[in-house]
Amino acid sequence: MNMEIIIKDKFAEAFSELYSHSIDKNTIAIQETRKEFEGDFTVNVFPFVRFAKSKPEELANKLGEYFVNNIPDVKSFNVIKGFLNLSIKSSYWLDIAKEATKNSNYGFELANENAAPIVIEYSSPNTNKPLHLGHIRNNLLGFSIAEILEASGKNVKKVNLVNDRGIHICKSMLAWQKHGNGETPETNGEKGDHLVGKYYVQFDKDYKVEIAELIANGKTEKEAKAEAPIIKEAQQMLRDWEAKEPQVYKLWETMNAWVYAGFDVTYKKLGVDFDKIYYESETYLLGKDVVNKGFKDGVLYQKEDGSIWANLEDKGLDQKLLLRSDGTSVYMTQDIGTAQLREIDYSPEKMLYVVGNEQNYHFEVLTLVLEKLGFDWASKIHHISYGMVELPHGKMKSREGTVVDADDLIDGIVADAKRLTSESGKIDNLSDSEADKLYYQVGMAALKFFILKVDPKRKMLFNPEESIDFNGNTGPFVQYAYARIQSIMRKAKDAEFGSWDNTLSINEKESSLLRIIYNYPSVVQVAANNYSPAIIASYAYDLAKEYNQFYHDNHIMNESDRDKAAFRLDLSKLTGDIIKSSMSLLGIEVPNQM
RNA sequence: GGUCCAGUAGCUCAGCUGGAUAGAGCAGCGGUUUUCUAAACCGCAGGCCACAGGUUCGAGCCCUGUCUGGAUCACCA
Repeated sequence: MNMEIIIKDKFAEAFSELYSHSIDKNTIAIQETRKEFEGDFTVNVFPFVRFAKSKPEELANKLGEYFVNNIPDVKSFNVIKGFLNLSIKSSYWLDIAKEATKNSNYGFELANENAAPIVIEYSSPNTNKPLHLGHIRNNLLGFSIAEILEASGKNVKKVNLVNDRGIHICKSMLAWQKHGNGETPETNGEKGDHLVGKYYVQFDKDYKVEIAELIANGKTEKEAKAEAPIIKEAQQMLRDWEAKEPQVYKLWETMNAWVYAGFDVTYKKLGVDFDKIYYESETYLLGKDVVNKGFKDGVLYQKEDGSIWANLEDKGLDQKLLLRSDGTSVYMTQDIGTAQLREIDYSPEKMLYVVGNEQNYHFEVLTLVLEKLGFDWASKIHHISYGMVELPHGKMKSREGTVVDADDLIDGIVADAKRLTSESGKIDNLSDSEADKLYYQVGMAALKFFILKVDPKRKMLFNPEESIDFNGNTGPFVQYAYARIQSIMRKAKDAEFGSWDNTLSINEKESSLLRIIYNYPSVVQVAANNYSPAIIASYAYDLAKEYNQFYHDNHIMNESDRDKAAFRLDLSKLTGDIIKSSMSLLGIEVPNQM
């Protein structure tokens, strides 16, 4: 049984016995004892001195005695000010270690396939340009959150919402018609999403030229932007698309197919996947239907120009447009449709959206509008908001060329991994394909850990001038620790070194490792509840660090005491398993050798 | 202007429901290899936790105000 719960129970028991006062167990704070002090768990008695009406030290000593006498696994205690430090018997830790060795899925729960799923949307790209660093953060967060939820026993469905329609797509299409000379990914070997993105940039160039000309001829900037022939052409193209004009529609299908082929390559490199992909071109009409029905039911209202609005003033917000005066849909309308469809498809327990914090307001409004429309499932929606990735000179902007392209970044870091690994000369015994796999694993670990170790809620800074580190608090550090553990295990087995079931007494350092094992299930749980890959990432790092220290303090292979060495090997195996589990929650592969 | 988020070492970041002397990595300086793999380890240096009040046994964390930065408040997505 969980020691912290036992301590809390006994704490309350002791209090009523000694001071005839019943206390709320939730107010008892138990933490791991800090390394500088002796003990395993620390109970803070300060909050209770007023009930006991005695000095903190006195109270702590009385409770300490009570614990030693009434909890068999408590070995001893010491008191420093109001902190009661409890030392737990080795046998308790050993039992936990044994249990963990037996169960290879220690800390994980099996997903219940029959339960209402948690639908998690992430990635959500536009089909007019390639993925960039911002998408990488989104994809890695979304995927690892899904993994973490699944590890905590949830039935998780990963979905993607592709924004495949709208004026921005038409811009790429139009520019390709004008400048493309019929080039395709097949003819010029360019990745499809990059090719389409190139023409999106081209459109913007042409547009700016036309705007400048119109302004030179006396138009205001606003007029110029509205009247430039090329934007009018694009708008016409969008109308043709909505009317399913065959030529436009065919081109749209063709170019989108190029983009999807490109996205697939990038997703594969990132190691993320989806159970289902939604396309806005297939959901926006449903959104319009829902809004129109809301209008008929009198929940929404119409302005004189025919546009349809939701009034959220009673909720402290303003009025929100849902259908334009020309009857076309806006972003919010599409999201209403998509949410409705998701409810129909899955009847989920929750709908999670991994979307940047710049859309906090949007999701607040979305929920309120759905409530207003009378959908009781509106409360299922949770926006998992994450901070933007910023460059040293500010936010990334596609059209200004200040983006860090996802493919470039991945290829660059894998190349770095190759250079550093080759220099180390440790992999001379690997075949070329094995070596390539290793470069990829190490490079991606560096990238993924770099992204995931930062608190998702916070914005983060990325400096392209500084390459991503492979030393210190990084993915490769954790992988390296794991690889060394594997090496020990191999050599130990080859030498038939020790027996795996034999365990002896443990010292302080070993107990700190065991404590991590003890904490492992709760770490997964906490991370799942907080949706926080950062916790898992920092945890994997702490564990690897703890292992490195342990290794350097104990020269395992040369231990004269055979049984003691065997125990340590047990510990290594456990540590390795846990590192591997934490890394897999983050979608990071761990190689056996580095 | 309203709303929301943030401000911790030179840099990038941790810091759990308020607890013991605020921690890592990078960068800087100095060390460590007859032991499994130095992508490691150890040491030194580096802090008015933006600022000012408040709450209490106790505040980086909670409250109020100020300053700074960011996001958002579109018939853009």
